[in-house]
Amino acid sequence: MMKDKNLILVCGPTAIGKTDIAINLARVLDTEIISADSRQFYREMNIGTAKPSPEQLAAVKHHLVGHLSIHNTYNVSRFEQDSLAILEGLFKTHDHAILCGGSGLYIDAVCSGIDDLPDADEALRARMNKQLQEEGITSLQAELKALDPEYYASVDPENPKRLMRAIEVCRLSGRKYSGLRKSKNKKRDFNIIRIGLNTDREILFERISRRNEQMIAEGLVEEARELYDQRELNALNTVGYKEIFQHFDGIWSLPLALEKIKTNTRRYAKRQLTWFKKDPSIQWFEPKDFDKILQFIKNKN
RNA sequence: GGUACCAUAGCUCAGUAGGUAGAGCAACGGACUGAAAAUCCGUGUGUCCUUGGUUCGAUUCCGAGUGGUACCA
Repeated sequence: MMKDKNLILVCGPTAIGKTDIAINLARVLDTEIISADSRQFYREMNIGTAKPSPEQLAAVKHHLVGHLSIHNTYNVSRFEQDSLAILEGLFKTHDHAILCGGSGLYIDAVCSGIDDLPDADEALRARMNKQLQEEGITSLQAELKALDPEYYASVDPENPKRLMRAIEVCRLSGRKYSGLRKSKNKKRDFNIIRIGLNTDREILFERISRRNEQMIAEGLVEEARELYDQRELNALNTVGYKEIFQHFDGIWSLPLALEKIKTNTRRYAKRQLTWFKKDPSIQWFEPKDFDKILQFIKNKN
């Protein structure tokens, strides 16, 4: 057991200032950072994902930043395994580790674990996407209802991705999705201290606006142009890139695309907050209150 | 300066043959177990520009004012 080992989670909405807090904590606590950001994984995407700068990356060791290509397939389960492997190594020589990011599902996978389920199957998904397109969502609803009526009763029937994943699990496992979902928290052998960062909505939106403008100034359009040919890849179904692609397609002017990026980033931030607010074990702080955060962590030890 | 048109939600606008109003977007709230920066669900938040008049009753009709737009000077 490693009861003296502590994972410090730094989470919150996009543009709140997680990176700075995490780096300062890592310096003070003499440790390293694992990124829990599902788009900073990709080495081809830099400006649009607000990746830590080369200076920041040099100042503190970051894990799982730019470790993938947009052509790789990756998923939450692999993220869970990768993170736990890194933590195991880190805790041999450190008492603290930092998990920093805004991808709620990925964070939960590390902190609480996820069930043992089959991975995505591309051929099956291609079939289901075709089915959705040609026969409509009622076709998927009927299929899932037949395969797993229990799950169908609780799932959002209008959400094609939820429907397709459940069908996929049933087909690949030969069992019901509802039966495979244990929803049991896996016990971790380290403590987890959860820090949430947030501030007034108005200020957050202002930060988002400024950051998006900064991205354009730093060359987001050029970065997106390099990736335009790969725009069908899932990794590029990402705020900041998809709007610029619309601009390249002649649908939106650049100023309009920027406005759309801001709007979609605000909505993303809202979804993140909805996710994190649900977790009562998160202790919330203003991003300016670094000293309070540090004090809170020290009191926990 | 004159004439015409316009003024309704944060924005763009619809509407009420006179009975205090509704769409899209934004915003707000929520869901979420291998696509998650994804995907999906729910909610109208309003001195109907101001002011007189007609009327049982005016956001709606009439007059005046203010602001805006266009054209003419």
